[in-house]
Amino acid sequence: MGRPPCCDKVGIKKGPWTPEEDIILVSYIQDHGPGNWRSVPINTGLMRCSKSCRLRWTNYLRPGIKRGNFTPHEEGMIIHLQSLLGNRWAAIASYLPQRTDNDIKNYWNTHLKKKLKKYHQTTENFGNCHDLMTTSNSSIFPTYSQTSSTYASSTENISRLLEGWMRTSSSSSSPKHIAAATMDQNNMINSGSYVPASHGVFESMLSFDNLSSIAWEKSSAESAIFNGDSEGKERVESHNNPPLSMLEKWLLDEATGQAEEDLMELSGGDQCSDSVIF
DNA sequence: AAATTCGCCAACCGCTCTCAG
DNA sequence: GCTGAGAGCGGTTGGCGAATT
Repeated sequence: MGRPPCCDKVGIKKGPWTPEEDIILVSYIQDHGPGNWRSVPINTGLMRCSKSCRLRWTNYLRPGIKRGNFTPHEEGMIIHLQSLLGNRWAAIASYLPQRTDNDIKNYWNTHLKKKLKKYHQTTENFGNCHDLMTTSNSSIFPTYSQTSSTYASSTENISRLLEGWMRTSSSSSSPKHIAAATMDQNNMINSGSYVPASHGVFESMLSFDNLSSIAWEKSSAESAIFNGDSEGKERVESHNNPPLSMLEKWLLDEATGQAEEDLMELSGGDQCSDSVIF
């Protein structure tokens, strides 16, 4: 009641975000934290609607986002979760904290869907999902390399741009410095220098042969809280009081191969579940 | 080398849910 | 309890680069 409309359609800018807009948005969120998206375009002067700001932050600027190559384990996890949860990308993304729902959705639609379809066609006479799952890190699911060179697809570029902005900026107390520092910190994760891709957190997390990966996730989530990430707070809280739901237990069982058996049970013992049949 | 087609992905659209008034 | 705005989610699309002809 009495609230102004969500966003004024007149004068709203659309299309790809520019580095300057990213800097403004990151700086603002560093100061005020995420949330209350309606106030973001008002207070920053960004000619973007609040939804666009939230999307940009959630999918690209948020700390801890990993972009590029999906590991075979990540692929397998997405397949598992999609078969269980359907196209609930946000729910699936909650089990892959470094990936956004949009990223997972795109990857599913562009890669995994086709591969599953192809696989299903070649195995429909004699194969089953069990084979699919157990070979998810073999040649059936090669690691894809994403080589996009566009600005928006590279957080490294964002970091560099911020650094460049820093050099050209004369104000030492500007929030831009805070933003740049944070982006630099994020970049350590995103670029793989902190968590090498070949020994990424997901490999270790999924294999569960090293509990340090859990500690890493907790520390990253705590870092996220420092950066105002409410999702990170949720993750920390879940670690402090871990809810071992059926699904989580199932995921934990994956390394022992129990997951595949459970999946078969959950999907009614049929071949592939409906959500992976096209 | 130029034209055309294909594939990927960032971002928008519209719907639903939640919550404040 | 009703209404309407904000937030979140999933589906879809437009633009761009890569691949092919």
